Amino acid sequence: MLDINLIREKPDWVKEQLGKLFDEGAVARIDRIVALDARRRELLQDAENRKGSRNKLSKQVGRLRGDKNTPEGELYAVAEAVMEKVAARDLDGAMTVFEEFSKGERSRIVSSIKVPVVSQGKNEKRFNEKLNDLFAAMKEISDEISELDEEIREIEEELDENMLWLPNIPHESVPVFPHEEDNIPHPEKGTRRSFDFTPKPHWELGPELGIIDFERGVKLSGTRFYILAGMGARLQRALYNFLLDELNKAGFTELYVPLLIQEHAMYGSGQFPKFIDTSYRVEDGTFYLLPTSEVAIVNMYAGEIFEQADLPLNHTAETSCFRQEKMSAGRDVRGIKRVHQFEKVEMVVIAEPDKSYDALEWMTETSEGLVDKLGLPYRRLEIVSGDLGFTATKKYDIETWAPGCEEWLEISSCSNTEAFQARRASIKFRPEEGGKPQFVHMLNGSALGIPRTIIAILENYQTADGSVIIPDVLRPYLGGQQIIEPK
RNA sequence: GGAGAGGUAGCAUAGUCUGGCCUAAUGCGCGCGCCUGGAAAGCGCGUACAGGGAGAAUAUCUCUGUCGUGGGUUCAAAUCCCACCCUCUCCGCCA
Repeated sequence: MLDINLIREKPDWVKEQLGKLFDEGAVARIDRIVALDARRRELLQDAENRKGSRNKLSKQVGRLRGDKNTPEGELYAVAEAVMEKVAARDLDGAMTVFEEFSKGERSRIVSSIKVPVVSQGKNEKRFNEKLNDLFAAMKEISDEISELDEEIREIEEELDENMLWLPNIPHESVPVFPHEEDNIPHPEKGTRRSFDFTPKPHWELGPELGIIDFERGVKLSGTRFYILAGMGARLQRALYNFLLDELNKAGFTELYVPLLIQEHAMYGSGQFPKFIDTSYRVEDGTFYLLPTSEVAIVNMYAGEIFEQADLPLNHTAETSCFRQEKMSAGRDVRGIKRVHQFEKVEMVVIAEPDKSYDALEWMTETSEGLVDKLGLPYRRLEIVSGDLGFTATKKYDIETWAPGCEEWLEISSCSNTEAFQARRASIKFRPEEGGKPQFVHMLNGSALGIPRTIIAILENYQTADGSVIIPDVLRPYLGGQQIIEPK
């Protein structure tokens, strides 16, 4: 979520920034938001002033009934004088009557009323009636405030809705271009192998090696599901153990998190409302299947305030991830590049605002280091404004070359969201030099998407006879095994 | 699944029966100051979050809301009523 104060103060600047996303719908929301915000504050002032007066007055009015020290004649006079002001909705005037009365200006108030104070017995009845009138009038005032509150609630609902649909603003360093194709590749690293035979795509290699079973996966669960068998399953396990061990060494604390999460968490990290169609909801309606462990890690700290010394906080988790892939229907239907359920090792960094861009570089380099250790050719892609996605201010993708399907595969994606998620989930830190708590910056990156890493390993390490050499770094995780051979 | 006890600002507790002097107290912790050669102790002051308003102000003043969450009753709710969530103890069942 963006800062409403920023939108209020610099709406044109915000529009200009959102314009870089080539998202006209987002830009169009700003004027509506500014109008709703102004209206909200106007009504809020009115309601709060009225509440303040009502609260003060209510105490004084209530005490009239229990007052045993003041003669009833005088109580009646006060009630009468207050009632007159309340009927005219002059609440401050009514308070003034009480203040003057307590200051001792009783005789003036008593003498100012229309009905003269009479003998004791009649006063009691008149007083109680007057008091009931006063209570009734107070109730009317409360009801009027409730109506105002309701109006405010409706405005806030629309305001929130608009705010929740606004994407993040790109960082000034992000190149402004509209499309995915405009993303800027950095120089390729690692060595692309030259093959003296035609390298096969993984959807051929996998079944031939007996390690990916597409047919039975589909039999179980339908299209875009698969089964890893034997060395396939073991390779996956080796891979994420390797990745987690490396990240532990790099200073990430490992987490095991729930795969079923509630709706508010999906809002907190920015998946909802925009991507509600791409997630799976379980039938009882209260849970969603985790689309990425980023959602769990970001939201586990919702509502919390860190000490500055606690930061940065580096977390990693390996989880299954579940995605409907409705938006990509028909794309990448072969193989395991785009599937409904996959494993991913994720990194999340919670950083102080002035350190978050250094953290982004570090996180991205960490990710590249992992690809490098696996001996895969890769490149960094600088993501342009139009392809940033909903939550990121700046993003790098890491791609690895897959010689079998002859394409660059997005194997990792590292983003800074600045305070966008922190604001949604309310995650702050207390600055050491004092001052109010402020929002942290939150970053996330994959390290790495497992199926695509498996694709890259199979396709890059294949040999002419259809075997696949196991990368050096994974061998310790596979009992020293060096090669996967066809059945 | 059954029974009971709970959820109050960083922590621990009071307040709830009996609605209004709660503008939520007290202790601990933490911060600042005094004191000291320095420290401890002692003393003083300050210490939740959010949203508004005044203001040049990230100074200060001020208002509203929040006592697990949401409703309700009432002129008025931490306090009474209803629903839900969570925690703890015991019992039952179970991988």
